Amino acid sequence: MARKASETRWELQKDRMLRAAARCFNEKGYSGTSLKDVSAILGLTDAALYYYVRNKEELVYLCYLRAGDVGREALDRAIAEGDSGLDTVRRYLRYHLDVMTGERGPIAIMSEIPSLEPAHRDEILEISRRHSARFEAVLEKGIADGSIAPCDVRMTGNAIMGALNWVPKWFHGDAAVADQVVSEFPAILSAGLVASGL
Amino acid sequence: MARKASETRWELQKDRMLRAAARCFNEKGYSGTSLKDVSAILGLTDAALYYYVRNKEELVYLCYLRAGDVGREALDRAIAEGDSGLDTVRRYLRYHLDVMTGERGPIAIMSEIPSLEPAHRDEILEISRRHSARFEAVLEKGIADGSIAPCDVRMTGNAIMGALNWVPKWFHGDAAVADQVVSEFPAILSAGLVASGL
DNA sequence: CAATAATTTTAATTCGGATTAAAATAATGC
DNA sequence: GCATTATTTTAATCCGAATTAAAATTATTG
Repeated sequence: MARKASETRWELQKDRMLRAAARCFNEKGYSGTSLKDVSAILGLTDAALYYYVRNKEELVYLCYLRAGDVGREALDRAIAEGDSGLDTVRRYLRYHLDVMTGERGPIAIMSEIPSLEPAHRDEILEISRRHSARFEAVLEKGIADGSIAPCDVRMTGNAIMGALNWVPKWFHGDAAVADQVVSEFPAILSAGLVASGL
Repeated sequence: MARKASETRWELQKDRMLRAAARCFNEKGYSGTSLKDVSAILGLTDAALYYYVRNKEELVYLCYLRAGDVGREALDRAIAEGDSGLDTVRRYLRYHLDVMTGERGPIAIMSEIPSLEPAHRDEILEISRRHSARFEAVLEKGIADGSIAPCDVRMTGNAIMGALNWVPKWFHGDAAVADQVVSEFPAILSAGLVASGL
């Protein structure tokens, strides 16, 4: 979509690499993924990856940065387009799941934040916290505007984010399942939020 | 509770070790956890762990086996004690969360199944699948008895299990938070399941 | 097409944590 | 207290995957 035509080959390859890496990390786990696994998907040698990235740690870091971007963009869009708090929640879920299960390829589960080097770890943690805080703010807005039943926004946020973050664990690219996820999940996760019409 | 008085010192130490390992794996990630980290918690040397376990892979395997047991027991109990499907779901969530956040110590997130050796991996996957299937059966029972609104049980199960599996990622032993989790989560995750009273 | 830059490979090297063997210490039974 | 067994440590070793440097290939540009 918002893709510069002038994207250099280097950037394109790097992007392919990040998607390949995310897929490996999600499917084989971090320690189970060697640089050879990632490079093999690209038809390259492991050493070639070092043209794009300083080391394996940076590869993980970039995957997580990308995951953060995707989540933030989904939430941005939901907030921009949503009306009530509940509507915004549902849009966010749909948009985020759409990307997670769609063409932009697998999004890395942030399972290995602690093994990032301190500066990177802190940055990713901060991004992660900010995202949660923004989501909780949407829940609060929904409670205020009456579209969401009063609840503990921290716990509710944790629950929903958990369900979302776990998706890449069991979803492996089956298009039919992708449709199901996108169509079912928002309802499942938000049904409990609906303010009772009584 | 159901603890044999005759539990040998070896068994006790091994159990402490598995809890320490689960804590490390959850907090530092698998690759970020060295055997030194685990042994340090126990006040031992890394080499001492080999008295209890063949290698690091077996340590992970045993953690996952333990996690599987805990989940199964919670579901067993919920099924035994619950009446309607919905009631069983809520009990299961409460029982499972109780253990996850309670004295029996951290339960390992199964993030690294793929790096287990084939026989172990297959066994853990089978346990995991069986658990999901049993949970889905509870959902179906609830739909049949009218306590749960019709839904895609596979997706609903995935959503709930995801939220549950993610708990150890952000819960780190704070007792006050533990109470919140146990008291809020079952409602949050099951509210959407309630058959509409209309 | 020549020349320069971009990309990838080949072939080492390095390095940290897993693993092992043997020795040392602590516990237990007689 | 002595002998035996259980548990832990010390001190190497090992091993594989990450990393590096230099060479080879491929693309680009004037």
